[in-house]
Amino acid sequence: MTREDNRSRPATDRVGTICRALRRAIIEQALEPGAKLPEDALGERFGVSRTIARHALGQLAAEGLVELRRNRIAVVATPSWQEARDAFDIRIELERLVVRQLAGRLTKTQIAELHAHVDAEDEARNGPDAISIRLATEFHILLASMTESPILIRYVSEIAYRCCLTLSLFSRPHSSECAINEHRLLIDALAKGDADAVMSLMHHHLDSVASRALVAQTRPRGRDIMDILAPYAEPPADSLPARATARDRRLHRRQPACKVHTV
Amino acid sequence: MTREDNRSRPATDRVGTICRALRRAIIEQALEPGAKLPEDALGERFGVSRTIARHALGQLAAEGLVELRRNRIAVVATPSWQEARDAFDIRIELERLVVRQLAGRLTKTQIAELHAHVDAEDEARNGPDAISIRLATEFHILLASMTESPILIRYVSEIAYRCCLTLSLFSRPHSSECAINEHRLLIDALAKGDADAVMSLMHHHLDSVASRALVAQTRPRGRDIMDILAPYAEPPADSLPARATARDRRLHRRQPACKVHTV
DNA sequence: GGCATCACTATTGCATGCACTTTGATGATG
DNA sequence: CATCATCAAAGTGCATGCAATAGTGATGCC
Repeated sequence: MTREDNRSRPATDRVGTICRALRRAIIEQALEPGAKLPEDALGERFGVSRTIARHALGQLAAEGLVELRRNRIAVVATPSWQEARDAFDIRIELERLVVRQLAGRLTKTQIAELHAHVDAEDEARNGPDAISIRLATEFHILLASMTESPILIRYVSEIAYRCCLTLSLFSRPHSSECAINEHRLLIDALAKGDADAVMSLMHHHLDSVASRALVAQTRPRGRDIMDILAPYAEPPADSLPARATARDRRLHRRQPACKVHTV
Repeated sequence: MTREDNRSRPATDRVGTICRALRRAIIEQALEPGAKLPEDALGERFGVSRTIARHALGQLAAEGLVELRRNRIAVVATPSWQEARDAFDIRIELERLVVRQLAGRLTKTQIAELHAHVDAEDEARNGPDAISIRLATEFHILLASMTESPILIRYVSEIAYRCCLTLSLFSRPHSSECAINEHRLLIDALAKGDADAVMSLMHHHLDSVASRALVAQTRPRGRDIMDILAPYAEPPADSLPARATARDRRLHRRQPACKVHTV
């Protein structure tokens, strides 16, 4: 009993409040990648001291949503194209695991809940993009939460947020949200209970979301200047020697050609 | 360049230092699950103020290695049996992804590095358990780091630490480290380049580690007292009502019978 | 003697203050 | 006029101090 109180009633969990608020602002693109997050400002906005704001930023940095640079203002993270690709790859595996655990095990109530959520997505279809994106992301988190596995829930949420963040970087408007029907298909397959089928569905669903967003390889708005200029800079001879090679190999393997030519 | 400095030379990254130290202490079982981590003590030990120690604890809590309870002393996390099982399930998927990306793509140098690591494991074979366990875990992290994918590296490290933590809870001494040969097999298969084969190997490797640790279901040393006594206490009639059912279903599905009978 | 209560101590929660770093603007200089 | 040094403003890094809370042992009551 006494233990439960900690979780159900977050008492005065101000750090968590700020985290949630920022997370949401980020996935709704109210805060674009690169946006500055000064501790003072956050503290003032949420009525807390810098200490708390700072702690919250630390948490979000651990989740990969914000970037913390020493002695500099924290900013909303700007994942590279490669990181985005990696994130989606991981996400696919994790969510396959989710549906594998869930297939054929959902209660009627849960299925109704899922359908209700997709209905909400449908309604938001013509509303602002930000809401659609958030709802789509939350669908996946809702799914994960039904596994009742705290670890899985956390990882899926985290990676979903990160993917969401990359969408705001690379995806062109309206490109990411033709997926509502795929959500319905997922629910149906889950109810039916064929684990392999659902896993495959989820795989393709996420794959196509990633493709729509990433294959196009639109000019990475707001991308970090150092990365953008990397291919142009002459190697200063003392830059990372061996380690870079492996990375470069991967970059070339996966990232066809048109890296920053559009700039 | 300037950016790299942040990562390569941690400047005066005291939070990170404390995190690393604690992580290591935890996986070497110098700090057992449930061990108290008072901010003062940490601060004093590492020559910093509580502020820093506190921040470090926050990070570790985000990683699931320590438990933070409001107004109470932080403790090393004590994952439940179910959480352990979940962690391993996730780990399997993530590490399958690792070897899938790595199969046939490792340089000779990297393969040598891996072999060297396993040699070290071999040497530590008769040493203290703690070292063996740490080395075994670090093998997997080394593998992950060769993907050069920061996100994947982080997730694998995190989950590997968590699994390591559960081993110290559930595994009986010496039960977890007959796996050195499996590491060698993995390396060979990676060098050979058959992705499917390596994935399968990794799957079985982790599965058997998990089984050795979890199937036996040894008396959960140091487990949370409330959980241990739960099956004995008479239901006080007002205990958690509906939510528990879904969870319980899962618990019974996966966790055969002998929950705490050995106590 | 057993049990509830209370006070005390250990420890966290959080804000504030000061030192240091970065940034960017301003003015000096060639 | 372009370039560089200087300096103030803004912001972070971190320690410390005070209030609040949980744990613990002592006290008194039944």
